[in-house]
Amino acid sequence: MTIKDLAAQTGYSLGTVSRVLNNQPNVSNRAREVILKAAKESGFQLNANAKQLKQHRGTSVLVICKGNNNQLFSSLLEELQSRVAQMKYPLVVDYIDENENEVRQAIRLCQEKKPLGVLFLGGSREHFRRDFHHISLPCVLVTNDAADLAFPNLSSVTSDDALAGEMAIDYLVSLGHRKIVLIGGERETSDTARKRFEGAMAAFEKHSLAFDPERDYESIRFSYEDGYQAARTLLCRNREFTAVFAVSDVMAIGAIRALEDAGKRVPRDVSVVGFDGLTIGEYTVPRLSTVAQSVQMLAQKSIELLQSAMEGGKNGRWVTVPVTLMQRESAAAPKRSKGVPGIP
Amino acid sequence: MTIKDLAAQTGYSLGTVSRVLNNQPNVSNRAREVILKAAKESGFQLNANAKQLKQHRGTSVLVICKGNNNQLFSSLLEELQSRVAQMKYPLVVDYIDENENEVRQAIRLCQEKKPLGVLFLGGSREHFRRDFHHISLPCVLVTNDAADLAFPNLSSVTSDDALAGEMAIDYLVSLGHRKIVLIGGERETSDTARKRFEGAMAAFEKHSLAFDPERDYESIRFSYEDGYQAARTLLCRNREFTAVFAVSDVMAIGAIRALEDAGKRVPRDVSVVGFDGLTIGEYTVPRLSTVAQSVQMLAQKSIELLQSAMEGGKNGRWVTVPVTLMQRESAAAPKRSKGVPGIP
DNA sequence: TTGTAAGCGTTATCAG
DNA sequence: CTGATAACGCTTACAA
Repeated sequence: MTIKDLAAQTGYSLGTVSRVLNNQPNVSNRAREVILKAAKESGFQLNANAKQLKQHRGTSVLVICKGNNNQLFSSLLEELQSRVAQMKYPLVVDYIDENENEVRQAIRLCQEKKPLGVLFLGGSREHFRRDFHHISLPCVLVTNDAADLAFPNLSSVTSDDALAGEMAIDYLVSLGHRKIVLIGGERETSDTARKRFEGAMAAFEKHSLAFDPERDYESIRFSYEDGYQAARTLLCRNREFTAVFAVSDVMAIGAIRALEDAGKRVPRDVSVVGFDGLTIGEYTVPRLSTVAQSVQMLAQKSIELLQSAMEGGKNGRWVTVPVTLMQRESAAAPKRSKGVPGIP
Repeated sequence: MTIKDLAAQTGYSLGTVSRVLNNQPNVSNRAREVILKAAKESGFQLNANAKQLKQHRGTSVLVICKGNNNQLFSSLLEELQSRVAQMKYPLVVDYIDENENEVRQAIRLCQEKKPLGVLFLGGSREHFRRDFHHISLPCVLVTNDAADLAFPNLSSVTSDDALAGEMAIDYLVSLGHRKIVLIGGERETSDTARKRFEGAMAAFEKHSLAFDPERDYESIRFSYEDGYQAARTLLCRNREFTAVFAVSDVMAIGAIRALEDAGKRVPRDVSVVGFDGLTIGEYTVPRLSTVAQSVQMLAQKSIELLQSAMEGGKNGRWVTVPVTLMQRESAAAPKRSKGVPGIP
């Protein structure tokens, strides 16, 4: 069933039917009525391909969400949706796999959907470096810094990852921990992971704490299972640590389970601090202490940046939003040590 | 940049360029080489709208996933993807909101993407009843029973929800529990929730246990927070229960948190059994005892049904896959009671 | 207010 | 093997 059939059926012409279906003016009420009724009855829907092929610019903002099984992005998306009213444009969301190229996907969707701008939820700098020059729409990369890429039409908004790493360690140190281990993401591929790591290292140095990446660091992917395994490995290699900082809540939850399985109580025997501030962290036992990203600010800033770029044609800006330490239950002062290890 | 530009640029004609870009035969190696190179250099991508507008049947299977923040569907999708090789067709996944009409969306996408079949991950029977007659492709509805809808091109595969509800209660009873409360979904809108509830009721009857829906049942949406609140409410109304069955793991996790906050230890004071078998349940403290759906079988059966319908033109079939009880840590025998309440 | 006709970027069917 | 040319279903001037 096409618009043509509808025209024949109602006795009106193509043009009139199209106008009605697009809520355009200059149509008699009678025509509108008749055509709308016929459309409803036959369950007619415009062919989006033909429509978009013809239209040279759309009306929506494209959101490319990398990884559909990502709590943080889910929350971010929810937040964006709830703020979409303040922005006048509807959101078209596209999910792609963790290891696909979000920029190439964006290029494809840009000519397909002809959006006014695009919001990237996650993405790899490498992809942007290689392919982004093909796209000229205003874009905002969320949760990854794009400052050094210096594309004029690519802004970014990120949490202050380095500071976050530092805060986590500072917190643990302030509780009295001296021997802290890290569970991190792959620094080679994830800028975010690298920055958090560097922040933590800076804190170690600041507090003159020893840290041996070979022994005290595990690099893993973002999953419960990987967090679990990382903690086990750390436990095998090194039985002295009193605290662990995991660069994501998901990892932290896996780690807590491994610790408990090894007979360590959290936080009595070992403290754990996560990162992200996911909802689940409020319901775990113990509740997860974490450095929380502000989903609200991330969403708000993204929209502001995109909108000002779309309307004012402002150049790329790269902003950082603050994180906040959530002191919940999984971190506490260490038990009185029976002597500092390594120092007789 | 269009195929026309590419043609002009390489000196070949539209037709030849199109043939090259679609890996068709009857093209000289030289033409293929030149055109492919030019395409790569300019980062050219075919316009999907024009392409699909022209093509009268596609090659893929459409998956409509209802709710993107749904662990079960995420796992299911992963499982489907991993089995996609055995099916010869690529999957095109579309996510829609919990409260959108998945059938209307399917209708739209069918004429847009022209898939060979469609897989619904979740869906409401009401929508199917109203709108499904517009679609004539082979379809499979996963996690909701479509038997009574009796559309010849709509199969379904579901877990045995009624049995599952019964198993959960049987298990709790076998551990020695007599006073069990329920946290459920909205029975009016969710068939799944209704069936699990009915299964549980049957078990109560079988074991001659009292159950007062007004007091012992809370109907909520699927979230940690709702599970948390439901458990609190139940606790206020009724301090005697020794076990709770929640119809989803997410609810169960929220409930455990509420119980612990109220000073009840799980499973020492109160046992909790969930439903679904989500990954997170293996990492909670305590690990979650649950009735697990078999994501593997759900995925496998869905694919089988769809494929046989697509190829053999077989009529709709409505299959049920078994669930399995996972005895983990959140359920145990109740403490010795200090006298059965109500019986002096 | 309505009808007509020219594309949008492809694919597919023809002749060459 | 290659090049014209007619659709695909729609929007949008422009004409009536």
